[in-house]
Amino acid sequence: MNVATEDYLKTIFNLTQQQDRAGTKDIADRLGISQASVTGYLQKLAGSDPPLILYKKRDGASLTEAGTRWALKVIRNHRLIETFLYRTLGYSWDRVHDEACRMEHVISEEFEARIAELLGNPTHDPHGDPIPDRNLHMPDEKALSLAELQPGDVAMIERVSDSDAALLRYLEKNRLVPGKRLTVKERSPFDQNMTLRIHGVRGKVVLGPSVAQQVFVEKEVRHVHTAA
Amino acid sequence: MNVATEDYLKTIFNLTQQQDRAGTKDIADRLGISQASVTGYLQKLAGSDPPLILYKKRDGASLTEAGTRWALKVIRNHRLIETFLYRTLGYSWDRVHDEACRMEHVISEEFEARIAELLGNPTHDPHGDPIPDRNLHMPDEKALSLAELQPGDVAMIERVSDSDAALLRYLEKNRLVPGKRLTVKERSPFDQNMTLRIHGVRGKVVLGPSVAQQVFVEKEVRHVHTAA
DNA sequence: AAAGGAAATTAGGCATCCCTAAGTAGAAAG
DNA sequence: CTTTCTACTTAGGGATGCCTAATTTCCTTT
Repeated sequence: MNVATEDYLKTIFNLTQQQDRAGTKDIADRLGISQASVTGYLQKLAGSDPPLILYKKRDGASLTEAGTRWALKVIRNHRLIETFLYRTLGYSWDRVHDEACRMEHVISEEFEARIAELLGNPTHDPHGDPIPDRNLHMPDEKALSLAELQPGDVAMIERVSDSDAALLRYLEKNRLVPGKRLTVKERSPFDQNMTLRIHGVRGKVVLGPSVAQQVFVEKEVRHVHTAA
Repeated sequence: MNVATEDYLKTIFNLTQQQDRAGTKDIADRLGISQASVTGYLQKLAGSDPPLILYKKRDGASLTEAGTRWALKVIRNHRLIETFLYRTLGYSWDRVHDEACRMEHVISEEFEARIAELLGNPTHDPHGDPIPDRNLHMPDEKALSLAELQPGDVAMIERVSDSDAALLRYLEKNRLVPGKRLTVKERSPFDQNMTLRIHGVRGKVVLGPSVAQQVFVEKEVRHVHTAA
């Protein structure tokens, strides 16, 4: 019921998916506020009853049970809303994020339940992010970035980073959307540019590392003969 | 983009539908806050650029052009959302108001436009309140309360007050919903209780004045011979 | 070991929007 | 005309959530 708290919890959850603890600076950067503000708020979250985060001075924050549950609730809301906007209201996939960021804090459990049912309890949002289920269970997502693949690798796009609208438009134009299979053709040792073939699409795509890092894939097991 | 401001504007709009100006106390009562807080906020709204209200000390507030436009935008959002929750998501009519009160402040113009289209540009919400159109035009609603009818009068229910969920459940159970026609059979001179026949429904309904005041009707023209 | 730099914290402050308590203005009633 | 009541306003204050500036901690580098 509190926008600021929910934004902090969501951010800490996301950060601790990859690192152990979420640092003050990282949180400040993601929320677009000052480090000092974050320090103050972390102290508050750690001191609430029940505590929502574990916080040790100069050692960042991590979520408690209660904090995790709350974060997952917000993330479920967010991703259900995104799916709903995309599928039911016909939003383009680059416009769902901002709307969901505002709506996620105000919808009731009834709203959540009704859109989940309307959508047939979807498991992934339009960017491929997994949606926690009713009991807030969410499958582990191994985050293998496209940027980590080598020439010859074949992979399927699983999800893409959802918060940069311009990036999403670019990815869509190049057919880099969840579900597509691709083969890595080349990788420049200088600028790390990758040349890809997307299966079922003519032509090739060259991606800089900053883009490739935002696309996450599942690598396919290589067969004896490397793909041509 | 500001919940407090939008709530004030909405409240002043509603109050000035019936009276000339909205008094501090009336606003405070509707918003559930103190009169002192209202005074302070009215001064702020009157001093903003452009001014959203006209405010003279001890003489209440009324909306300016800009204030009216903003209020109508929020009211359009509210009523579209109510209609959407009711029709598309299957909400019961007593649960749509609270959800709409929160969502109305956060949805974008795109959301508004898309649900309006999905619903076929509805002109009335589930309680019968008119929805301002895209250009924020709203038909005048003459507010003839059921409580003002006399025995023998025939009328059609146009709309009902939407903010009291328990009242809405009661009305629905008694089939007192927009579109129904009814005849006033009796009116007790002591307690002002009204006895009604609702057309197409067997039996009679007795309503106290506090309920009858919340139901608004369009009276049908009486014919030569007064109804029995 | 000392210096430099990045990250984090504390101190002090501001805007927003609410509160209670106390005082004022104006209308209705005696 | 004066009292009284109600609506309204002013004064002063509190919680929230952000800010900048200054300081501290700790890690790396030399």
